[in-house]
Amino acid sequence: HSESVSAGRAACRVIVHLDLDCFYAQVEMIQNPELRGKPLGVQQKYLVVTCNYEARKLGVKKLMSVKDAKEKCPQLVLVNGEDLTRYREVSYRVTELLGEFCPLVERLGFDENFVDITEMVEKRQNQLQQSGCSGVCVAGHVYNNQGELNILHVEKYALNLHDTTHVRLVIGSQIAEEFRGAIRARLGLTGCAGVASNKLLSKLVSGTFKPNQQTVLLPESCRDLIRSLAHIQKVPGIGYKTARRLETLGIRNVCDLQAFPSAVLEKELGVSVAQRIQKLSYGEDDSPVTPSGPPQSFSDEDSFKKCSSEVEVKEKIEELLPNLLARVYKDGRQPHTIRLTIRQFSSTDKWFNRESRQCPIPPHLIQKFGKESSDVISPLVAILMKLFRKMIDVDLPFHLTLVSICFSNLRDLPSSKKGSIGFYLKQTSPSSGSGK
DNA sequence: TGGGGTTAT
DNA sequence: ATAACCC
Repeated sequence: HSESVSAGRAACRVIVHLDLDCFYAQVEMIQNPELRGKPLGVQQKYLVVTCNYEARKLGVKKLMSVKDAKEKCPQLVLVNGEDLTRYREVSYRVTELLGEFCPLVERLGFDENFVDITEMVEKRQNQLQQSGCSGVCVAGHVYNNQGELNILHVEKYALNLHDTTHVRLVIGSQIAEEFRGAIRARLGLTGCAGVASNKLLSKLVSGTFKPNQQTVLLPESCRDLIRSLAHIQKVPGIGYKTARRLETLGIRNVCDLQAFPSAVLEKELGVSVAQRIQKLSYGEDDSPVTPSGPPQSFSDEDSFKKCSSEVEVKEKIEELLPNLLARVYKDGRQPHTIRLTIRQFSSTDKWFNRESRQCPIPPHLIQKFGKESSDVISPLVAILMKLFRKMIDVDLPFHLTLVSICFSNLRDLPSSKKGSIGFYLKQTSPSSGSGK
């Protein structure tokens, strides 16, 4: 490392992106092995949100309506996946397992993780050189490989202090294989991995061989990978809104975005977004792998066809709250903010019509979070109903299609509070006496 | 289109 | 509080 720095060139990072195969379906098949081998879909309301590969072979797609899916595939077995508890648990086990190898693990949704393995790679690189080993084998696929790279000879690269990029990425592919092996052996889950020099590229390359395979991207193939994207919205970081605005500017693919005048783009999207996405179009992404740690928020929501009275809203809230409180209690930290989100029916503009109101949780209630008692629930319902009335005039007709409750602004318990689960999980020694 | 999450403004 | 992004 110091050698490359003194040579005036920083060695590249090595990032792994791990992406579990049809995650919810896998969790369901582990829980009920009889489902294995059958086409399986996971249903939320009237949608098949994901399905296993047997179902995909028969034409079922992610986010297909149950109606269409059953038409395509009458043998399709459906399980309800509206309760995410089990998925969430398994998801965190995956992240924690990766955390045993390396501290820099960032979650993306429930089924993806980025790991910055630069330090692990450097350790192995040094060991390799000292042991006089002559070559390293790539694990899995090489993106765009014309078939010539299987074993990379270390010596040729090791002597070149300016650029050990290939060796580092190949070592990265071996580490990625170990990650996948551990996830398979310890949790029974399969998934894909992509290895590259940044998050963007690792994510893009992880999807190139699908399911349960891995791919490493070498720098000379970076341009091909990024150009393989048909539409700009396939670039992670360019979402629906930005893609529409780019289209207005005549930008439809990655090459258009690369070639577009920066100054015009900056005026259209703001300097920050413009510079970031234009760098993405070149495959450049300097964003760090930020360890996710424990969640920043806990939420629970339910969607439905219609909810149009105050009483119904209260019922929905009372349905959601106990579960959510149990999750917060298990976590051990105290939330300081509560939020109510609703979605109002509208035939036009189906996408995006959520609004929310939030407020601080009164301190006397926060104290009670440490205890499981239910006398916290009715005051919280009262607060949530107040938030509701800030959004909706209950004297006028209304039509909700979603209610969501979120606890955020989570803080650790004061250290004087002993006996919580946080105390037993997190404290390494009972160093300080009681504060009380 | 579900039932979640995150960060930036 | 909203808006954008991610799965």
